[in-house]
Amino acid sequence: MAKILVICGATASGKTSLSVACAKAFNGEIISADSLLVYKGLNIGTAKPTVEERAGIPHHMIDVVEANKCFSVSDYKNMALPILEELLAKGKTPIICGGTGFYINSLLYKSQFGNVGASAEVREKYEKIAETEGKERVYAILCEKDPESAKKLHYNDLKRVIRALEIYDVTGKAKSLQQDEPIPRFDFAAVSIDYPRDKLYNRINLRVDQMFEQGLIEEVQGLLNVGITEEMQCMQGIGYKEIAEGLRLGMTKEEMKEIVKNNTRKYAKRQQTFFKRMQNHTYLTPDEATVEKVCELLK
RNA sequence: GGCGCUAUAGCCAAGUGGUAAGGCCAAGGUCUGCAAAACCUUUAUCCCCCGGUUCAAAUCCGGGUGGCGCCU
Repeated sequence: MAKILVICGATASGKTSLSVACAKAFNGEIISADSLLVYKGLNIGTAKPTVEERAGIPHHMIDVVEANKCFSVSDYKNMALPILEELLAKGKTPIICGGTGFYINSLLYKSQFGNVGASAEVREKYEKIAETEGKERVYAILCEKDPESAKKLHYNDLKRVIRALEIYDVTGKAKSLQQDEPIPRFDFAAVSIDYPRDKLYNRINLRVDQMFEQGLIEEVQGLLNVGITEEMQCMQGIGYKEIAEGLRLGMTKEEMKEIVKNNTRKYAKRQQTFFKRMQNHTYLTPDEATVEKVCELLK
């Protein structure tokens, strides 16, 4: 029997309720794998499970960072992995539940991320070069230093090109030489709830409407009031960046709503693409999203 | 009724004689320290209709139709 259950999938597909039901049935605890649920103060727009929804089940990796802080996959892995291992040691079933595939993979696979953190100096240096001489120039530099990594990147993908350069400059070793093989470190079974695209989009539209009714605009305003700025990482979340900008530009509630809906739809699509490649993964129809069905898969 | 302007992909839109920019949306994809991020690919056999000029028209001319504006 698989020791770990992964519940992934697009936003608004019903992960939360399935995860709680499974936790109850399998003596489990939930480890959230969501890049925005980690932030304190971002509740409505992230559809953070409420106390009632959590139904007494411990939820880890939620509200673990202040809203004005940066947070990366590496931070996530460093915090979540020990929790996961401890649960296993206690004989509990860890249930990794969330929509950030990158975070899920950081737990499932051995990943050192080049063994280097972010270097503001290095990043600024290359960002400046990109501005003055163009992205192509930065890419050309990577081609010289780490041709293997360069081959896998597009010259426009500045963020990743700079990251590869950062690893090389700081460690003196090419990123391509430090990348771990994607071998799972745990025995796991993954599921996601698969809605037809149009149905999922309807659910998203509905959910965004609810978020606005619940006071999403007020939540964003509140964050801005306590000094959270538009540039901060947590404000890049969908529902937050649009409203912060909308407020600044004097947009109407309806206009903001439409933009949030659209961006959420596009996000869901990207998530679906990502999870298509998840290993040990089974699609459940909405009707199959039950404890019984998941139980079969864990065998 | 008269005059003027306009008509290009689902939407916005460039192009004013040489064989359809770009953006949005949509679809597909990538993904090892910002991942709700960043990035890539695809998407008009054809420019409202009819006729004319020309080697060649979305581009010029005439007519028709729709839209917008002004006038009576």
